[in-house]
Amino acid sequence: MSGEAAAGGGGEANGVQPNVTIYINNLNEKIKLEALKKSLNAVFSQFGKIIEVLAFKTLKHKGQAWVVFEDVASATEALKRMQDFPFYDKPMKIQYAKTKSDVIAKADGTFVPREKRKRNDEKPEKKQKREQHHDVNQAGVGMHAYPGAYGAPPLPFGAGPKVMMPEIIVPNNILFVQELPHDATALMLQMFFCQYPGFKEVRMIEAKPGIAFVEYGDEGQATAAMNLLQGFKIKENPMRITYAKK
DNA sequence: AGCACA
Repeated sequence: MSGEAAAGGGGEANGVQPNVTIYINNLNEKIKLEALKKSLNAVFSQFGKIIEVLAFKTLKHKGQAWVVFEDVASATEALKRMQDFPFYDKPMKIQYAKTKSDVIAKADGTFVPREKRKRNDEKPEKKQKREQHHDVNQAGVGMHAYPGAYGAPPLPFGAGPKVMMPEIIVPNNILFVQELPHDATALMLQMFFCQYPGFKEVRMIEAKPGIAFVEYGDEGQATAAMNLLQGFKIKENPMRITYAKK
């Protein structure tokens, strides 16, 4: 057999070496920097410890960000799994960063202040003709990037010895959030959920700590937010998000 | 499109 593994989009296909830092572009430029960085954190922290997220608003750097992981394995996983992931309605394009992040160089002892930094003598290898393979979708874009994202929520077991009819939860504009810290407030949750388009409100129930309902304008918006925040840790454990029952 | 370190 041909031993060629499909060298997926980004990374080595572009002649860029694996790096603890990933470079992301095609980001939605309308999103405020702070929200953008927070969302990137939310979405990428599942792959490992994040040291830093950088993004800038200058013309030259709009729509781009760098996420610095603690190790290359996390970066690689993130690159592969989140390639083309619809983030604020645009598929993220992810590559390894071309150079070492300052925060890493500083830890390394190899940091050289910017103006004194001299270019590497090693000229990069001549660029190979780039063939455009289109094998995206290692993770199934926007669909099942998160295992369990669409998992059935626990059944309400008040139901007696009836026939076991698994509740079918139909996608809709209201999310059901579970496993929140018991002292989480609606305001706190709002900080996360309001970052995504179509956000309307967070509702919590006094008598039932640890859960919340979050409403969006439509199902697509709710789905986007769910995918982006699925498993995000507000304090300790990852929250679980499903659609609310109608 | 665009690889920086405010």
